[in-house]
Amino acid sequence: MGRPPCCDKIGVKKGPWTPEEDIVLVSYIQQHGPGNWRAVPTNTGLLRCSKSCRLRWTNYLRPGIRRGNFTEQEEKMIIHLQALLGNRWAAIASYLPERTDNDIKNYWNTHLKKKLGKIEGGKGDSSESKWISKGQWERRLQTDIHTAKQALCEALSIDKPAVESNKTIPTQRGEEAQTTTYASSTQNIARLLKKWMNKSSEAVSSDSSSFTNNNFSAGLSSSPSEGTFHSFNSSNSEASASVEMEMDREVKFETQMPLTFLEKWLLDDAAAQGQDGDLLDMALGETADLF
DNA sequence: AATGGAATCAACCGCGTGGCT
DNA sequence: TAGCCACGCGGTTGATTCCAT
Repeated sequence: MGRPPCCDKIGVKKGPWTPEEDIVLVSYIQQHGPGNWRAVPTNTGLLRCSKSCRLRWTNYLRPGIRRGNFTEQEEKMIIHLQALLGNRWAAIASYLPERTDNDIKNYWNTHLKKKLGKIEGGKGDSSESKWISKGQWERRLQTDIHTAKQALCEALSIDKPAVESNKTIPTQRGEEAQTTTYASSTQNIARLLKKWMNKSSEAVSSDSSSFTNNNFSAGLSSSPSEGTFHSFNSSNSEASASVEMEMDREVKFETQMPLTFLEKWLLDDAAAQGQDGDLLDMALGETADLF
């Protein structure tokens, strides 16, 4: 018995995505938009299951994603939100629109857990255990309320746009808000390609490599899925040129989206340290305001 | 320079949920 | 109302990279 596989396992490719596959996927999504993932492998010729396509898009190719080091501010937010929400990474990611839940989860497991572990080791009474004792249902309730509030605000357009539901790029990110979402995807791919080209330049001989800056388009046309990424060709030079900009932007990132009350509160480190016990009360107080 | 362990992170897996018929 | 389907989520795995010896 058991649940049937999400897709036919035979002939489905697994493992890391290649730049060619990325391009095919992004090109398709540019034309059709995200969603209907079931149809993506069929329509693109990708030998991937629908789930894998969706994951690749949401965790890597989706525009507006920032990769690389987490800032101290982001770190603090994650720590506070994890204490408040538990391992509800998607909910936490909704507060950090440029980060994916997968990224946050990995960062938590690899960095923050240890970091906190050291701190907790020094202290007798951990704030985390205090939260656990408060009960997970409260956290869940709070998140659900937040989600509901977000949806309501979005529907009424009285607040900032919801960051989770439509993956809108924060407007202060200037050029990306103006260019289409696809432009941002090309930046992600360009970054990937740069990395990939650096790696492959040693391994692949010149005659077999079709992914150089000069003959990138030619390389594309050798793909089994040719014809699906013509749009990418037109923006390829822009994408390549944007690699440096992208890296530069990563360094410069410090500005945040307009802060809600909760976000302000979360970032107020001093307040959080001094008033741990009031967290839920405050949060639930906000809930009362909502209704 | 070689090697083995640790760290990192992309990707997979299985389950829960909500929408549709 | 029940069943099916597609999607989203959190936990886990495994390949790759980094680093110390």
